[in-house]
Amino acid sequence: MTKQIPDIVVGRLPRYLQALEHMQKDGFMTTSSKELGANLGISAAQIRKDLSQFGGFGKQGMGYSIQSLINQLRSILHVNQSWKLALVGIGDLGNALARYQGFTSRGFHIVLAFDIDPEKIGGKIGNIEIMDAAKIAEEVRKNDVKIAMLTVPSTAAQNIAVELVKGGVLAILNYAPISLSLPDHVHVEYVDPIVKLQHMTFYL
Amino acid sequence: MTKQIPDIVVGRLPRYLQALEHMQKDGFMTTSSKELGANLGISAAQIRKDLSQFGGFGKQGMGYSIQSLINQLRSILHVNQSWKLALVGIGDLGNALARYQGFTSRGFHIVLAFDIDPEKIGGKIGNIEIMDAAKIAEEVRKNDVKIAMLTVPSTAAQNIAVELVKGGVLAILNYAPISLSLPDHVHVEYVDPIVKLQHMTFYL
DNA sequence: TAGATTGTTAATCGATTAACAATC
DNA sequence: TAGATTGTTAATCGATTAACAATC
Repeated sequence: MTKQIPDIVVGRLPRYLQALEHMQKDGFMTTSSKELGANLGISAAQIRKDLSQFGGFGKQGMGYSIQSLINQLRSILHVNQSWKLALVGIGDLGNALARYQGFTSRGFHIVLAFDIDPEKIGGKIGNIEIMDAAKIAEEVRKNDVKIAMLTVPSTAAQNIAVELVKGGVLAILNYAPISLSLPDHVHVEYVDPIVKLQHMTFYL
Repeated sequence: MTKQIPDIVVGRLPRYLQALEHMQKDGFMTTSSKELGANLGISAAQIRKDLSQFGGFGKQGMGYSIQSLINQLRSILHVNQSWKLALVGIGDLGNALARYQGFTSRGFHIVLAFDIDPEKIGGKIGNIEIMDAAKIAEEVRKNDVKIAMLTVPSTAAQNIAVELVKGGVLAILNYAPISLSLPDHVHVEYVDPIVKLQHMTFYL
């Protein structure tokens, strides 16, 4: 049986990767757990512990090769490949996400877009056609899309999510401010600025 | 000395509030830790423990008054008042955030907008003027703004954040994919879809 | 070699869960 | 009253940190 990796550790790996990619862009070749930790506001011990869950990637006395650690993390996170995304809800936020260059450059390609507004259906966003949300399950399955981003009103989110799952979607990035009830095998991450703002106002 | 509340508990309170507001909208008057937990995918025991940090808000055998718990949580989170926000970076995402109705309805009002693009400076977004980012510290202080949202390229984020802090900003919602180095008294929350997507692809 | 930094173990710290008396 | 559910304590579980031998 595969060793169980704590989800909280998995959640830190993308931030390690992000920081390493910045360091590489800035021309650095190697780093240490101490330096990476200082960059991210995380203890050096925690970084070493997290990484050691997957193997020994560093050298005593020398630290880590940035390129090599980037490659390892990409492989661990399964982002050393490209992923197809579906985008549901082509309002202001959906439009902003569709235009964001960061997805493509990281291997996430929006290949399907859906809305329920007849005015929008048939139109284009970038070079893909906006389709009727009624076709979600069918199209998602046909295109073998496993990841979706949901930017619809919260009243619609649960039903749309169910359709996505019917089509075979396994991971949903949910921008709607509501908790989704889905089968356990589906991974959901929430992005809600209000939740984050209210977290901070506690301290003000 | 005030009892110390774990940050992880504080982070869950906005989600409790969100769920309670939905329940209220759906016409419910009372709920229980069991029901709220089922809604959020959190154990009933954890919800009771979290709430009990702040006082006894429920009645044995009866559960919680939704209205009363909403009021309590709003008070605890300091969102029973309105907050002024500064928005820095008026690209696609900045525009989408400026148009989002959810901020205003939750008491978060964008009162300042900044960019560095001369084409944008002097223009309007909604009914506020886009100002030169060079004036951030000055304007933020003059308007007594304590919270900012940062939607600038990651190369600019650190410098802009420093200007915001100079102006007296205490909380930053950072959409730029980079870790900010700021004094300890400044609260920073990160919103990066790539980080969330990469978290999920680990499991795919 | 001497210095630096890893990988790992053990100790500490903190968070979650289980259980139940209190009580509405 | 009988049933339900809270608030809280103690037990369990998990995560972080400190420390250091190994070694580049």
